[in-house]
Amino acid sequence: MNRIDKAYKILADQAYKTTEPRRVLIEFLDDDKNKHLSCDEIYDRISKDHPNMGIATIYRNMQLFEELGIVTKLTLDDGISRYELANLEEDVHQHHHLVCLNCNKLIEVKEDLLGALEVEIEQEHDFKIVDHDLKFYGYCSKCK
Amino acid sequence: MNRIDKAYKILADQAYKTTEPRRVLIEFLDDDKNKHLSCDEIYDRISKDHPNMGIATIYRNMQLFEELGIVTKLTLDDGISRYELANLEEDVHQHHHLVCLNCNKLIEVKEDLLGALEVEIEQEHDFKIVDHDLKFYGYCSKCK
DNA sequence: TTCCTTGCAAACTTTTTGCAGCCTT
DNA sequence: AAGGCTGCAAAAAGTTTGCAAGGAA
Repeated sequence: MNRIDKAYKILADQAYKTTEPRRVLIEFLDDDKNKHLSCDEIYDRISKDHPNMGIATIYRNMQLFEELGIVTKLTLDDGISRYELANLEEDVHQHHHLVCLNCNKLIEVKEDLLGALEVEIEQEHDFKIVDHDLKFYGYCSKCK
Repeated sequence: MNRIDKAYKILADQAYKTTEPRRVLIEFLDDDKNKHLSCDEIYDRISKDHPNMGIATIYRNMQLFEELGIVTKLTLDDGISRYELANLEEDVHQHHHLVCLNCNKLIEVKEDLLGALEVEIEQEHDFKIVDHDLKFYGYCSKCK
């Protein structure tokens, strides 16, 4: 089952309706070139084909999709929320980001590098970790 | 030299003026109980003693202080910027945060745990890392 | 048929900006 | 004295909400 169908299934399983705007959003986000976009950017790009979709629909659904695990929210230090379609694989496969301080390019680091560290921190601070967020800031190959 | 004087020196060295609002802000932030606050929260708390300080002054100076390395900006996924006075030590001593998903408590992890990892990532992705940002989300000892 | 979801517009929140006057250097 | 800095108010940017109409289950 591909990511799109998995997303539809998550909606259906929890009694959310699979509406036209939701389908459009999920299919849009499934495209690799539509990653890490803000609601505003998604709105701009989708408007070309779907001029009647409202921006509130995008905000509402991104929030819903995040709660359902369909998308992952990314918050850089400009405070704007960006989204990407989650993997939706069984082996939930974390990844991290490199942010170029010059051209703002976002690069993905596929591995999840923090497993061992988390165990250590959990014990030391008596804290149950459920998620983490790791970003590296610097300069990409073109800009450095 | 304490953190406050170091901050004043950074301002003076770069020809920024040491004004009354800047002094008030830096002394305020030096207090350990005024950590991780948003500009709005800083404004509320400072207003009691300094009712004529404008909130724009706080926004402008937090931005300046961050550029100068006097404060560190913290962006959680609510998109609001929070600040803390930087250590201003010679051995620039990174730290990370644990964020409680229930009570929103922020706990600091003093060690910088990523040195080795950074070298690895720099090579693999041809990327010059200058900073990183690591947060763990979960439940603190009271909430878990 | 039910009531969830949408589009629109208005409201809200956080942050930024313009400007005249003040204060540090 | 010069120009950076402040307070105020207005504007901008991002996000949320209310509501009537529309559409999925």
